[in-house]
Amino acid sequence: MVTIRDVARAAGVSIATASRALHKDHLVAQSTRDAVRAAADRLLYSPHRGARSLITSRTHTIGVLLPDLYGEFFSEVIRGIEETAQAAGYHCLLSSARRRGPSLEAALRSMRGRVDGLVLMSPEFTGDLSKRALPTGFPVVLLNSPPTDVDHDSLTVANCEGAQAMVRHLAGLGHRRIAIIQGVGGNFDADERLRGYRAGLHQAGLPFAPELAVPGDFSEAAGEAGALALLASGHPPTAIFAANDGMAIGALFALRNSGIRVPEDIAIGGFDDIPMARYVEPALTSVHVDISALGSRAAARLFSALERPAGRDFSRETLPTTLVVRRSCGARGN
Amino acid sequence: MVTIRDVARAAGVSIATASRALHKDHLVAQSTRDAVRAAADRLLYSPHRGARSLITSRTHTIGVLLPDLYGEFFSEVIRGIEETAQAAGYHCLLSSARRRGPSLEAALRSMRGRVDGLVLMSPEFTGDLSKRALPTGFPVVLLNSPPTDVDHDSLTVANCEGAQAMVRHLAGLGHRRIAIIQGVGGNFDADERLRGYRAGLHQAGLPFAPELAVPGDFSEAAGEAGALALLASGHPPTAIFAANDGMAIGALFALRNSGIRVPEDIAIGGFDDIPMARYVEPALTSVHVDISALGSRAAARLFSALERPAGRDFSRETLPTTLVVRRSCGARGN
DNA sequence: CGGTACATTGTAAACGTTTCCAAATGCCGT
DNA sequence: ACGGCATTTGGAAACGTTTACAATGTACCG
Repeated sequence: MVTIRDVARAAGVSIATASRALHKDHLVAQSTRDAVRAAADRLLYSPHRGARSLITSRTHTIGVLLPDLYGEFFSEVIRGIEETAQAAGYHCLLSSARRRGPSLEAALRSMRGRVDGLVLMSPEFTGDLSKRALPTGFPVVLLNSPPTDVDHDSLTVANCEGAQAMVRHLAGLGHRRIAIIQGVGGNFDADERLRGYRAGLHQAGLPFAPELAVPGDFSEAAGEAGALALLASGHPPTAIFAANDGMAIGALFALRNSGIRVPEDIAIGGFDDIPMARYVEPALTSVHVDISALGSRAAARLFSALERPAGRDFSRETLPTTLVVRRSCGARGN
Repeated sequence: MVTIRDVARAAGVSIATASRALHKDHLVAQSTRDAVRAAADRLLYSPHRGARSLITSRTHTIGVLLPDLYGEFFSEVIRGIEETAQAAGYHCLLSSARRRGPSLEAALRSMRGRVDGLVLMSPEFTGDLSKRALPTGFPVVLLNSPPTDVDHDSLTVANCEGAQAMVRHLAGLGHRRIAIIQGVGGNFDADERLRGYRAGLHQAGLPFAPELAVPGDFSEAAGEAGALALLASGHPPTAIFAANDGMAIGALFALRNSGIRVPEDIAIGGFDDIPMARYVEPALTSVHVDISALGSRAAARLFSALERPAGRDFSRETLPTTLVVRRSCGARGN
C-alpha cells in the first residue's frame, strides 16, 4: 500500500510538500508540484481517506439509514440520494434498520467517525433517541418522520393531502363505499394517509366505516390479503384506496384472480406512483410523489447543512403530491 | 465529540486500559473493566472508526459498486448484499458508476482506505483496469462480469442456459418466429443471453433472423420501443423474448396499447424474474434468478476472502436459473 | 525471606494524513 | 552591502485509536 511518504521520497521532497502539491496548489512551486504529481501518478497513489478524515474531521461520506430496502420506493430514494451525493463528491454509507429501538440506535452509533451527516428515514422515529444515539449538532435530515422533532431538518411528502385528493376523486366518480388498505400502524406515512382518507370521506359527505379500513404493511402480499379480506366481507366496497402502490398492485392481482374486473367492478387507487404503476394492467391511478427527488433534496439539504455548520434554524419541507389518473380508477377518458 | 481519552479520564485509568476494557476483556481487571464500561456508557462514547481503521487497517466496510441503481434488479442485489453485510457486522459503501473507464476507475480509487473489499458489478468490465485502479491483492468479488478476469472471485448467473431454456420453451409451444429484445451491446449479460437465444433457436431447428433481434438497453422504455419496432416491421414475430423483465414489461405495455393480445397474438418471456413479474397482467413468464441471493452470496464470498487474506485461488461460480412459466407465454394450464 | 511468575496497568510508538511554524533561499530596495 | 520581504520547503505536532513493551504490584513457592 503506497502512502504519501512513498510519493514524497520518489519525488525527493518532504511529505509536507508532497501533501501540499496534491491539493493546495498555490503554496508550492510549479516544478515540484509537477514532480510530485508525476510520482503520485506513477505509483498509483491514492490517499488513505481514513487517515485524512482523522485530521480534517471530514469523511466526505453521508450515512443513509432506511427502514427497509425492498421495493421500488426505497430504490428510487437511494438513487436520488446517491446521484446527488456523487455529484457533490460524497459517498453513501447505506444501512437498513428494520425496526426502531436498539437496532436503530446501534446502527446510528456505529456510523460515528464514518459519516459527516445522515439521511434518516424512519417513519416511526419518535425523536427521543437522537439524543442518545447522535452527538448533538450532528447534521441529520429526517425523511418522512413525524413533526415531533424540531431539532433536525426534515422532509416529508404531502401524505394527507394526497390521500384526500385520491378519495375525493373516487367519490367524485360516484363511489360511496371506498375502502382503504392501510400501512402499518404507528408509521407516520401510514397514519397521515389514513387521516387524508378520513378527511376525504368527510369532505365528500361519506361516513367512515371501520370495516372498510383493513390493515396492511406496504407489501404486495398485504395488498392481496387486504383485497381478499374486503371481498370476503359480504358487502365489498366499490373502490379501494391502497396506502401505497405495492399494495395496490397486490390488490389488483388478487381481484383479477378472483374474477373481479378493475375498474368496472371495483376501482383502485394507489400512492407513490412508483415507475411500475403506469405499466401494470390496468394502469394504476396513484398519488404521484417525485421519489428520487425526495432523496435528492434530502441529500442536497444535508450538504448545505454541512457547509454552514451551526447556528442554523431547522426547516421542515413538504413535497407536494399530484393525483395521476390512469385506468384503474375508471375515470372516463382513461 | 467524546474520545477514548475522555472515557479514560472519567474512569481514572489510562487510555490503554480504557481501550482494552472495551474489547479485550481478559487483559483487564473486572472492576476496572466495569468502571470503564460505565464511563463509556455515561458519556455516550462510541469509537471513531476512522482512527481505529488507521491502526487496524480494517474498516469493516465493503464497497458496492453497481453500474446503475434503477430498477428492481439492482434494488434486490443491494438488499441481499446489505443484509449479509449487516449480519456480519459490516457496512456498505454504495456507489454507482454509470459507465466504465475513468469514472469507474476514479470511483474505485476513491474507495481506498474506506473499504476492506469490494463487490463490483460491471458487466462491461474488461479486467484490465483492476491493475491501475486497485491495489494488487485487494479482495474483490466480481458480479456478472466476463470470464476474462481470473485474478478475482466472480459470480455469474447462467445467462446462456436460461435464455436457451426460454427459447426452447417458446419453440416447444409452436412458435417459429421468436424475436429478442436485446440488452445493451458489450454487456456481458446481454451478450450471453443473446448467445443463449441463438443456441435455443439452433436447438429447435430455427434460423437466426437478424430482423427479429432488435436492440435494447434493459429499460422499460427500450422494451416498448423494441416491441413497436417489431410490430412495425411488416412481418411481426409470434413470440418475443426480452433480455430482462423490465423490457418485457415495457413490451407488454406497448403491445396492449397497440391492441395486440398477449399471449394469444404474441407470447412474451422475460429474464430475471423480478418480484414484479408475477403481478403484471398477464403474469410474466421469465427466467428465474435468485437476485437477492446473488448479492448475498457475493457478500459472503467477500467476507470469507477477508478471513483468509492471501494465497487463495479464485473461484468462479455460476448461479443456476430456472424457467418460470406463467401466463404471458401462452402455455396451457397457466 | 528472596525470587519467580502472573496479573494488571501505564508509556509510547505507530497508522497516514494535514497543517502550524520555522527555516532556508532568493530578490528587492535602500 | 544589508535588512526585509516573498516564496518555497521541511520538521513536527496533531487527529483517535490499538498494541508492543515496560513497569508495577501481588502472590506463591522454595
